[in-house]
Amino acid sequence: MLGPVELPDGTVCCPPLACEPLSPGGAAELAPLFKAVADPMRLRLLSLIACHPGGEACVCDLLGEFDVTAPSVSYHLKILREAGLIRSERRGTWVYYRVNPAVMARMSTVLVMPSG
Amino acid sequence: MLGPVELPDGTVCCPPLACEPLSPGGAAELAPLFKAVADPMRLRLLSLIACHPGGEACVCDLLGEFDVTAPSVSYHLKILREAGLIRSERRGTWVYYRVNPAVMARMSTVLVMPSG
DNA sequence: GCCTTGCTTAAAAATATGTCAAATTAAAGG
DNA sequence: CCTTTAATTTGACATATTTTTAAGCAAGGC
Repeated sequence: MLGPVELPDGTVCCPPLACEPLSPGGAAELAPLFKAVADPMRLRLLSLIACHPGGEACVCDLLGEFDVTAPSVSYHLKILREAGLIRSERRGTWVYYRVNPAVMARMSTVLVMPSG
Repeated sequence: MLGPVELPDGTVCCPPLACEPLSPGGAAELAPLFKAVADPMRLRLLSLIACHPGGEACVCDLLGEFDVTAPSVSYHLKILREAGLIRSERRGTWVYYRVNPAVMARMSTVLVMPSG
């Protein structure tokens, strides 16, 4: 089974899909990551957090960007968090979110077409 | 709105999520691509096709890899095809599938963290 | 302690997805 | 024309996702 590969810098990565056939186990591990970004709102949340000054944003920064209720934003943040794409940290009254670059890198790498 | 960027080589690409906030329109365009790969079976299909000799595989090559019925495989291939990730071509009795590398590249690029 | 603000959780309804069996199309061979 | 093999489409059903409203929890100020 195509397990994750631990690199010297501590990040975890996988060979591109096109390099060797992805095992059922590898696919089961990878799919939830892509599922997490398979939604317009979650893609924007990820982008808004990553682009925010300091690389972090509190929920209050994000709420105004969407035409949905706060619980809905909270729900999507939870999906991203449970997939490992973002991490939350409470500071005082506010909860700040930050992107986990290692997981992003892993997803990006998997999709690379080596010949392209 | 953050439209796709046409490169000199004819491929289409988008700046990484972390470079500028993704617009609602850009997110609506991108999400279906990630939705297409947000499933273990479709990830494996993509991988099996890309890794197959000649860069293509017929459905009959793929069926044996899964414990589901043919219509189920056909359904997932259709999802991938309609998202633009793969292309089909009938040759005689068989239908061959091939990965569209430009779309893979686009998805991969979007997830890159520029600083990482 | 009580109130306000910021955010999450719970419950319920609407919508979307994925699977199978059965029917259908497409091409090739006798 | 009929049969066989390859693949897709259709329809029905079960399961997941996503949304909202309402309720709950955490931290800070009075």
